[in-house]
Amino acid sequence: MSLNPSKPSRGRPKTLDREHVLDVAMASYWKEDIGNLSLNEICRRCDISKPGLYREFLNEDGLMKAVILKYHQEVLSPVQQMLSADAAFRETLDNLVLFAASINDSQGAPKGCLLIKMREAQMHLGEATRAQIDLIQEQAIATYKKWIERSKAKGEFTADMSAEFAASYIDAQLSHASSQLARGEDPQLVKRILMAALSILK
Amino acid sequence: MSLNPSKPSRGRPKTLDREHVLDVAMASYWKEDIGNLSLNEICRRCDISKPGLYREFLNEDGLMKAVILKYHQEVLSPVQQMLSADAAFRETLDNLVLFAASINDSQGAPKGCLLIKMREAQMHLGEATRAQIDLIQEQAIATYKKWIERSKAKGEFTADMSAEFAASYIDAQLSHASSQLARGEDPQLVKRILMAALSILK
DNA sequence: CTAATTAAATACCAGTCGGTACAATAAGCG
DNA sequence: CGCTTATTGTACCGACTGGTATTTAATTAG
Repeated sequence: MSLNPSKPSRGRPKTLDREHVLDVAMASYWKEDIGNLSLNEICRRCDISKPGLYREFLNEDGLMKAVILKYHQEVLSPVQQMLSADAAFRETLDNLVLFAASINDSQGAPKGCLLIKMREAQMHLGEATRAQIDLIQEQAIATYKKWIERSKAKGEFTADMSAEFAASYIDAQLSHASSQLARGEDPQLVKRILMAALSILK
Repeated sequence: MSLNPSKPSRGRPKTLDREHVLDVAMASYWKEDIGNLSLNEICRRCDISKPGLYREFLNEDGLMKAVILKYHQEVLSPVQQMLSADAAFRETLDNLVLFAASINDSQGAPKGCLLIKMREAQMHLGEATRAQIDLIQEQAIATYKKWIERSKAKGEFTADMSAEFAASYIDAQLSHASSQLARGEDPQLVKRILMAALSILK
C-alpha cells in the first residue's frame, strides 16, 4: 500500500493515514449536517489527535477542500466521463437521472450529492473550500454545455434553447433532486419530478 | 397600539416589545445563515436581555416557531388567498412566478422564501419549529392541489398528470427557485429556469 | 552512544453557545 | 408606608468550538 516504499525519511515514522481520515470525513460530511460537524468530532471518529489533523490539513478549510477534491475524483469524475462519451443523448440523459436519483435506502447511507450539499452550506465553509467548489461547478456546467452542443450537432437535441441555458437548467434540476434526497424526501417522487422537469428537453 | 388599554396589571410594567423582537429575528433569519445566528446575537440586535427573551419565547425553538408563524401570517397568507381566488389558471401561475422570483436587489434585502430556507436548515431547528414548518408545508401542498383540481374542472389545466403530482411539482420548482435566490444566483436566470420548468403544465 | 529530526498526544487558550440563578426594580394594593 | 406581584438585567454555568504551545516518543545520521 505504501506509495513510496524507498523513503526511510529521518524522523519519527508517520502513523496518520491521510486517506482513512478523508474517507471518514467525507462520509461524515455527506451523511450529516456539515455546519454541526466539528473538527473535534472528526478527530474522535478517526482516532487521531487534533494537532495531527492540523499538521496534515493546515486547518478546517484545508480538510474540507481535500474532502471535496476526493469526492470529485472518486464520484463526480465518472459522471463527467460519461457526459464526454459518445452515447445517444437520451441514453446519457437517462443515465444522468439514474445517477442523481440512485437509491440506497440502507440506514445511514449518504443521500444526494456532497458537492451540492456543500454548495448549499456555503456559509459554513472556508475560502479555499468555496473556491474549490466553484471551480468544480464551473467544470460541470461546461461539461453539460459541451454535451448539449454535441447533441445539437448530431440532431439529437432539438429543444428550442441555447446550450448555455440547457446546461444551467439541467444542473438546476439535478441539484434540486439532490437537495430533496438529502432532506429525506421520497426517492420515487423525487425521480418523477426530475423526469418531468427534464422532459422539456425531448 | 396597546391591545388591552384597561389592564393595569400588578407587577413591573413590561417593556419588551414582542413584535419588535419578532421583526428583528425574522429579518435576521431571513437574510443570514440560520445555523450561525445565535440567541445572543438576536438579543444584542433587539437590545434586550437574554432572560427577557427566554421569558417571552421559552427557548430558541419557541422564538423560531413564533417567527415562522409570523412569516406565514404576513407573507404566505396572501399567496394562499390568491391561490384560492377564482382567477384564470395561467394568470394565477404567472402571479406565482412573480411572487417567487420577485426581485429586490437592495443590499441586505432578504432573498427567497424564509419557510423554504428554514426547511433546508431543518438540522438546526427545534421540534416545535420543525412541526410548525411541516404543518404550513402541508397546507401549501393542499392549497396547490385544490387549485389544480378547480382548474382541471374548469378545463384550464390539461396536462396529463394527477393534481397530487402537479402540486408536488409546483412546490418543488418554487422551492428550488427560492433556494437559488437565497444562494445569490442571478434572479433573471432563476426566473427563466422556473418558467421553463413550469411550462410543462401548459 | 548522542544529536538531530519528525510526528505524536496532552493540555491548554480565548471565545461562543444555549440556558439560568438571582438580585434589583417598578408597579398596584392595603 | 410596607407587601405582593411581575419584569428587568447582571453575572454566571458547563459544554463545546477552532486552533496552538509544549512535551514526549520514535526514528535516522554520525
